[in-house]
Amino acid sequence: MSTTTTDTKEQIISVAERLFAERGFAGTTLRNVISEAEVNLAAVHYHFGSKEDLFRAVVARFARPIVEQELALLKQLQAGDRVPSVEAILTALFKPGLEFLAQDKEFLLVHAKFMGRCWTEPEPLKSIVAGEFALSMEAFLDVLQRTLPEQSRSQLSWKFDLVIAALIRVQSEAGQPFALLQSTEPEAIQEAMEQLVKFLSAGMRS
Amino acid sequence: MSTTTTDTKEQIISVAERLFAERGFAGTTLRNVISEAEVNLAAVHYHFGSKEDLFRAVVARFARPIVEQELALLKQLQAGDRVPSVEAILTALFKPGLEFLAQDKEFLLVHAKFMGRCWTEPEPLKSIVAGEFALSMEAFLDVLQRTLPEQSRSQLSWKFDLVIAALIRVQSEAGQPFALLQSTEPEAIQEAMEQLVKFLSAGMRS
DNA sequence: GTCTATAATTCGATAGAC
DNA sequence: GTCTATCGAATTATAGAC
Repeated sequence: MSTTTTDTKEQIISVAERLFAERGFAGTTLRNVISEAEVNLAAVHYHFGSKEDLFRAVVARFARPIVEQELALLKQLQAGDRVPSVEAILTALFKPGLEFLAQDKEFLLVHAKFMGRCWTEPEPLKSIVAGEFALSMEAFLDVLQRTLPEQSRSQLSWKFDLVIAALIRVQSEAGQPFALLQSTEPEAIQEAMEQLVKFLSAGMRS
Repeated sequence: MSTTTTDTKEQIISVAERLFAERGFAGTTLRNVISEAEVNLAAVHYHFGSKEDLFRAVVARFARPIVEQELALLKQLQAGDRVPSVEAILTALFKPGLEFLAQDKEFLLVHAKFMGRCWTEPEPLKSIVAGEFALSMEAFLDVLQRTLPEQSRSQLSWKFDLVIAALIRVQSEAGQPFALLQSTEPEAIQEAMEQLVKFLSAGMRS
């Protein structure tokens, strides 16, 4: 695989992620993508096959490092059969996503908005996204179950779903007036994460 | 205005609401709408002018009765300068939306999903929706401020935003496996509402 | 108000030269 | 791998008969 190829592929994925995030899958045309990515239309089909396969590639590049980090933090948290607190679990869930925001300020909100958009895409896109995150979601539910054994699995499930919805909302709204997350300074992110964890831990225990 | 006209207009709006809810604005074509509504393509432009204006009409028919009910319940809650509890305020916020689900079982989830979809539509659609609900949102924030005077306005704002996000998520996921809202029986809705209010009130106070 | 017919564009996808 | 050129289908929107 030549350097040029990689650049072209990555360039297409990056632009597609941003446009999918802003306008959704149906609202984004391949011509929008190639125009901003400054590549040829045929290159998209050559590298990815179809628009839907391009979406798959975007989701994969986006989700895998996050899931990996989440699972690592979770494993670390459970070391020695410890039963972590709700706060610790939620912090492990939020950290990879939110710290990603701090790392690259240029596209700071793109990943977040893409995630938020994915959450509401119709089938079959929704299943593509859910598939990438399924492993991580199950693992978090399992450890939550051990921390809150008095709650039923179904209760934990819908509560955890609302936790994810809240995280996504905070990420999507970042930077907007009155949003929780106003700046991408590490301190601001840390502060926002703590407040969000407090808000949701209280709900998880209710 | 003849009966036929009204029926055609209402029919178009109803189908459009459902399709916008399921596939989003960009993912829905006017041909999808007229096909299911069994009306002529030109009728859409005759009655609404454009696809975006059709979206405006859908939002207006959808939002206005809900906002009206919300404000009425809120006024009732504040009668005699009372300072209602967080639980009472959230219940007033959730009731109109959730009880709507029970009323018409045929389209029980359409309104809910439409609302959820609207929340993430790109501009200028987002602003159209926000405009319809702005009055109600401000009123709720004001009464929340009086109930929780020790919290800053900006804190209340992002927390309230997460409350809305949670309500929308619950509505959108209704009927799915592991969702909070599984049935449209009044008792099930009541029970779900109480649990959701508990979850979020705890967070509001945190 | 409703219809047919169609204009004017844009879409995803592909063939084939280089 | 990258390009031009183009296909066939689908899109919103309109004109004009009834």
